[in-house]
Amino acid sequence: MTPETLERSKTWLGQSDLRPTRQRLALAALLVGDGQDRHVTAEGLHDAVLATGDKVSLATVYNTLRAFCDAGLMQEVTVDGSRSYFDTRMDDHPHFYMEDAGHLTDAPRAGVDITALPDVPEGYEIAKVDVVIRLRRKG
Amino acid sequence: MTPETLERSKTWLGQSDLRPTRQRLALAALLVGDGQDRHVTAEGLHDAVLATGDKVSLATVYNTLRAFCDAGLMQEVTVDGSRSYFDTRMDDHPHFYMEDAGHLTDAPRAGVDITALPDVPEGYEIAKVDVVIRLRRKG
DNA sequence: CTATGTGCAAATCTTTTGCAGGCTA
DNA sequence: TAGCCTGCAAAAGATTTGCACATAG
Repeated sequence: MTPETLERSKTWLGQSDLRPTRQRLALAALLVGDGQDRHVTAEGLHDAVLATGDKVSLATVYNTLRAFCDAGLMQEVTVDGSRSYFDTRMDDHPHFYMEDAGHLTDAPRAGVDITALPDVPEGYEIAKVDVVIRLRRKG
Repeated sequence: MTPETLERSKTWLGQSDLRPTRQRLALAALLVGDGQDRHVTAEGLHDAVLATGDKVSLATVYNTLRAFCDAGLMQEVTVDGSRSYFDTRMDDHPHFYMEDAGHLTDAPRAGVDITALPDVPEGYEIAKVDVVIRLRRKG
């Protein structure tokens, strides 16, 4: 891990009141270590961390992702009923989902317009608008 | 079950090559028997069918919903990682999801504009655009 | 009659939890 | 030191599957 990556991970974690433990720093490094946004599954992140040589249990990966979300560092994205995806980008934005590969990426905001929504059921207000653009391999 | 409901259920099932068994007709009656669109979970539909006095196993409800989807009679909607919702309306339309109640309904199409989407990843094309408007209780 | 469909229980898969021991502030 | 964390294994919940029996065409 480069000092830059470590720095970024600590800064990121520092935005919350979660303790910077070895496991959390290892996961944070994979999530935000290069300053790029990531979309991961628990399983995928676990594989990734093991590949670096660090050892973190799968249960801890699940608990940590959940903790990161609760702390407002990440958000969960629901695109596939069979597993959860977690996104380090916190603003409301559309996603591309490649169903064949099970791969999730950010989509440009341009092109998706959610204008004022009428007819919101009585007593409710909009919490969030999720847009998932499902892609299939062309041909 | 009214003759009208039975008729609608048979017609609906008839659009596929699935055999009109007792169980399928019972479920179809609950899904399209009154000509309205429905959003159900397997568990919820199972409860509903038991409430009518018919007896259908939960596994069969799951298998049947899956079969209806495969046959193009319904579609699965992914809004909550922990369970699947099934929608009898087949066109591409946005949904309201009341997170507190776990309740899913159709949203008016007006207000949501998906204009031409640029930057679709190389080799892919759009299969479907899912829009889920998550609602929270106001106040 | 033959291919499908059904029910049950068991298997699967993802995610959560209980608890004993470890580590951060 | 006190409280938060972690790991493991077991639990939990949703969904699928194997298999023997039932049924539609």
